[in-house]
Amino acid sequence: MLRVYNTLTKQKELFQTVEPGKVTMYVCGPTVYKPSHIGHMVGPVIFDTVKRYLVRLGYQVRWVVNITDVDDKLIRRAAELNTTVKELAEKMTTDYVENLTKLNVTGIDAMPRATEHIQGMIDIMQGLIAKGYAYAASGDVYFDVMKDADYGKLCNRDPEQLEAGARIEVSDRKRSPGDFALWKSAKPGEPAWDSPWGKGRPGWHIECSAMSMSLLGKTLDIHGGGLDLQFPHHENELAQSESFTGETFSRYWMHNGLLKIGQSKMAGSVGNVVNVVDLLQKYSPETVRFLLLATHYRSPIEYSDERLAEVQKSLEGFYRFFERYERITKKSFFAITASTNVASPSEFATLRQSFLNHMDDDFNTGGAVGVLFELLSALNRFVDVSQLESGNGKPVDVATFEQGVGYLKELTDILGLFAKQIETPQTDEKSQQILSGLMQLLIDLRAEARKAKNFSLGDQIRKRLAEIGVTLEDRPTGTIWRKE
RNA sequence: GGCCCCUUAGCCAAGCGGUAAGGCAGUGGAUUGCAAAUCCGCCAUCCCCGGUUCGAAUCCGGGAGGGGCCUCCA
Repeated sequence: MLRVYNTLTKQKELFQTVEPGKVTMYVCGPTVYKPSHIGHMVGPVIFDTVKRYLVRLGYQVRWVVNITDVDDKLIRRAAELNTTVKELAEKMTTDYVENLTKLNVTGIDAMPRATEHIQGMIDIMQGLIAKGYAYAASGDVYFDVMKDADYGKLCNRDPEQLEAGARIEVSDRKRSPGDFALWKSAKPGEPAWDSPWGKGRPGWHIECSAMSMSLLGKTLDIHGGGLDLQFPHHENELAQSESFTGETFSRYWMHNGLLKIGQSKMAGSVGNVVNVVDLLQKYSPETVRFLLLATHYRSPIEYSDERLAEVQKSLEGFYRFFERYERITKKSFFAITASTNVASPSEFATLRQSFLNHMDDDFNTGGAVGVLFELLSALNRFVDVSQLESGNGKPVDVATFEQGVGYLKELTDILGLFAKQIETPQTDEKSQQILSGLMQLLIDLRAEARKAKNFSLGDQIRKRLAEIGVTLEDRPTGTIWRKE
């Protein structure tokens, strides 16, 4: 049974959806004014994995991630770059989507833009005003936190005390400091839309209410986002949505931990961001995704170059195993279909179950990843013990082995890892032929030297190759070579 | 000042009352002509102090240190 930690209740709850068998999930996306940094990828990778697991459990999942394409930062940045808000937003959205694709985030069903839902926002605001939860003032519209009896329930905020900590310019149009803008009257030169209160643009929180209701209905099963969005964004979204519909806005609130670089979080405001595009120059998408999933999603993730290098190193064992699998079965790991049914009890099946148990416990990918390494060891051990690589393996053992590898495929699929062969820099075919020909030539010459007990020559060949980044491995079936 | 959260080996990290997963690094061994790869073994009593309990890394209280939010932020 799947249990999910709910920020609203601060405990793990049994997962039960509004509609049996179906899950609606809304995750707050970025404001597209700058190229995305790795921090922006944490949520998408995690919730992509959440979706994969839910699908694996048999749910039909519909997942929406919004794009905020109008806001102060966007307006400012567009002015700096001497471009339009629209153009800037489109460009940065493209960047965002490309990065998601590279990280194998494939589960998003819709990415609505705030500016496409202005009418929906106006409808909600009118409803809120009619019910007395919001008021218009000089072209602005504000939500009245004092009118909302349970305002602050998500983050334990007391609207009475918001005043104390209110460091913001408390607009005199507001009735109380905690009130937040649903609609902002237009200033000259800013993007603006017509509304019953005059020309203006939406406040930050209202867009998510409008988009989620329009695409997923009044009550979401899961609402997700970064920990930093809990307050005020999610608190306000919740307040305005429930005040408007009178119904529960989201059954489960899930918040992911922030990426930590050194002692503080990575954020545009701190100025310590690493762009995804730059990062992927140095490390594979697989490495990045693995890093993000190796820690429990509610904890901060330790980010550093050393950490990335460490993760990359730990992944090499998997890639070597995939090659080993190919040597034994003549099949590519990436092409096999996952075993999902447990035919007979085995060590592999036990580990598989352990992995699934971790996922059932609030999507504990950290624990699950640990099991992956155990499964890897178990499979390698099995190959050794059953002598599968020497070609003397019994058919029964080969079958058991293939099932175990099928599990590995199944589980890595859930995490969205090892979906395809790692990409290597393209070289033309002719060069490729020459390279493999030369390598074979060297391996053959070395084999002859070793046969003649001329080990010093053999070792010299190996040493010189190592110096240029080529490793030789002498295996029962012959010598193979590998870059790096 | 208010509201959350964290503190597990050199580093990263799981653990949610029954006696410390996993990875990286290190180290001993099997294998190898020697290596590489693989396998096996070793490597922590869980920030401190009290308490609850037959039993606590896990629960409660206090202390120390760190982080997040209260302003834009994934």
